[in-house]
Amino acid sequence: MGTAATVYDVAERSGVSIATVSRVYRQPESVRKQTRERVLGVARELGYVPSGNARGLASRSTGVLGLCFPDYADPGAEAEASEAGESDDDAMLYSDQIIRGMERAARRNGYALLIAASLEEGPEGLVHKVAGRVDGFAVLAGTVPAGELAAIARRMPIVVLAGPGGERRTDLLDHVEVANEDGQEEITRHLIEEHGVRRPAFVGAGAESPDGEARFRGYRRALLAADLPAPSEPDLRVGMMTRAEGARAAEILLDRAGGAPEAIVFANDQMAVGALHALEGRGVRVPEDVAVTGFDGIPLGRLVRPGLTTVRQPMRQLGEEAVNLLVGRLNGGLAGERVSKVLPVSLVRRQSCGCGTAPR
Amino acid sequence: MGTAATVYDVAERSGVSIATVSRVYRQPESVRKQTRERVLGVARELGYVPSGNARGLASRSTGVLGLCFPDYADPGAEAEASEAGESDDDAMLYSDQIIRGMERAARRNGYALLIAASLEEGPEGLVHKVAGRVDGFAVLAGTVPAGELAAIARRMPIVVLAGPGGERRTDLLDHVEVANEDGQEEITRHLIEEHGVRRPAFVGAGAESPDGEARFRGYRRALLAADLPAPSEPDLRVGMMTRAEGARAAEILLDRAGGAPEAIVFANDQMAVGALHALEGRGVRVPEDVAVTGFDGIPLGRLVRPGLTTVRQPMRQLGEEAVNLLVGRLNGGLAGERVSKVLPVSLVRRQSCGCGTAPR
DNA sequence: GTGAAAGCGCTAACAT
DNA sequence: ATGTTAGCGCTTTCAC
Repeated sequence: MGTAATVYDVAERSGVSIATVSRVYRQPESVRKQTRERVLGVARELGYVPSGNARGLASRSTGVLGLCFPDYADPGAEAEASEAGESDDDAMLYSDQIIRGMERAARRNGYALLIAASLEEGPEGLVHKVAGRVDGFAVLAGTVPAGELAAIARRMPIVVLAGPGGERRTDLLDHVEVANEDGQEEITRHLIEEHGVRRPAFVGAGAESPDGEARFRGYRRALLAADLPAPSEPDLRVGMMTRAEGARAAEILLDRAGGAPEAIVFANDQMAVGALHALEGRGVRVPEDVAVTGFDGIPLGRLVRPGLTTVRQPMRQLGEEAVNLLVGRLNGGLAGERVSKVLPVSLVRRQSCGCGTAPR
Repeated sequence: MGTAATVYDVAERSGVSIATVSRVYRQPESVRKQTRERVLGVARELGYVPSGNARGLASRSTGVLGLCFPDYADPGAEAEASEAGESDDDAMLYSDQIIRGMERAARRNGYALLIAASLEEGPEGLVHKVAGRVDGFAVLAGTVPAGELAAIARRMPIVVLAGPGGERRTDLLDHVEVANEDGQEEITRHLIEEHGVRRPAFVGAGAESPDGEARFRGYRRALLAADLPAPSEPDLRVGMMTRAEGARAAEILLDRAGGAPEAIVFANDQMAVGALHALEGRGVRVPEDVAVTGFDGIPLGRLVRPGLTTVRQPMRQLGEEAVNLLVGRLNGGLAGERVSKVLPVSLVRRQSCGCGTAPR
């Protein structure tokens, strides 16, 4: 690569000072038209591109918003890729949707978007790489230790996505999540009220997953409201929430002592889809013998047979809200009060719950 | 936001020089463990985050790769959103796939990814914003005037995606594209040889679309090879390549003087899907009355009935190759010779061409 | 309207 | 192993 042309080069060649060159870009109006055009001409000729770094250093702002997500933002993505073959390309991952939402919103606000997935590094890791180059950023919950975030949050706005709800309000972090609890309650109630389910089972995530726990709470709330026995723990917990785990979970529940449940409520779609396969393999009919529901609203849920009844999360909007929050802070608004936003989810009724079939 | 802590603050509080603070981050090994930990402690305590800008300025590199794409990277995306309702969320756009591919590859190479869609700005526009903040970047063909790119390419590696093939080799730009011509030839040959089509029609893009033209060349080549009459122009050209346009095109071809074609070969999937709807609306059976093919391999093509026979483009891989090229250049390799890479595409046989149905 | 000069926060020789 | 010293390329008062 040739050596970079700088303000100095441009200034010299066009017979003005570097200050004027700078002005041509920052406040074109403040430079006489004739001078401006001369400078611009030379700039083009030299292939001059203002250094974003120098600019940022001098003006203390970058015009960039960031997004950090875990190396593994999508439960079962890898597993899916290997199982499903060609469908790998089709699957829209969470991170993709969030990225898209953020990119659009950032663009509207004149920002670019810097994305980075974790990948262990030096002393302080991923966040610093991002934090050092943006005006503010969003983090998928769990990507970064809360302590680190809190420290950085003193310098720039940060919004946590999809993380712990009203709980650990220890910090200055803004927060956007979807209504996990409400959504799970609604879908469970649907099972109970519309399909007469009275002995469902819940397959959840590890207790360390905030989303998983919130969903279980919603599930439980629905049972309680219907005067059904509500266990204090999920019937089953799995580690990865993959299709494979979902299939395994279905097998286990089918074979368990108390008899098979009337419905299996999964904490995400991946598992539910895995279960659908496993159930079909064993000749168990869905929804006639057992109803199945998921959570997330992945595209695959529409392709499987029977179609998966689930709760759709507005991931795109999540990204957009994150940007709105960041931009708001950057513009000086919202100074102070920590914001925590919950986006509504929606029930998607397909066939796996019993809809479109004779009532049980 | 509180005021930023700098190397100076950290250095002072931990009783070392700024050089040592810097070393703690750049080459941890070169600092005595005890010192290092003290510095790190103070850093954390102060909420210190190295300024990426200052870093970049001093070291002339950012650790970031960029991607520029047009505000409108996806043919028919907007149209699709309004027509299809809920499917908006599901559709995996080109840009999404490229982004995903680039992000993964970038991550593997220790880079973060900066993405920005065009949006008119100051004197020099989008590219400069990106170019000033990255070590190299990819551009979707047509996003940026070739002249600007050429100028910037003197400073940093640039790779053009999906653009003009071997043609305008005026510059230092590397280049990655998919085998448009080969793919279109193959699918056309398939129609001719497997399904006995002898009077197909081609619906292409405007002549300014390099992809569209390449596809038409492939189509033509297949006709020529089969000793069929090969027109020098597409039977129809449309502006936007949307579903609506595809539907309209189908109507026109059906009604045209010479009689309906045996097959309609569309230059992209969006149009083909639109045509499928229109045809069904008119009671024309696909593939019995007329075969239909697309190009791209969008997920929707698998959902429609009949399933759309098409050519799949490896967009993900396109992003990955772009990063590989960039990283290669940055590591000093490839110095000089302009690289132009063509990725193979693959034929996806579904039902719209006549496969899985009685031969015509 | 334009120039001069002082940083912005860090890295990278070069000393010690 | 650690400190000193120059810049890196730009923005930004403050003069002229």
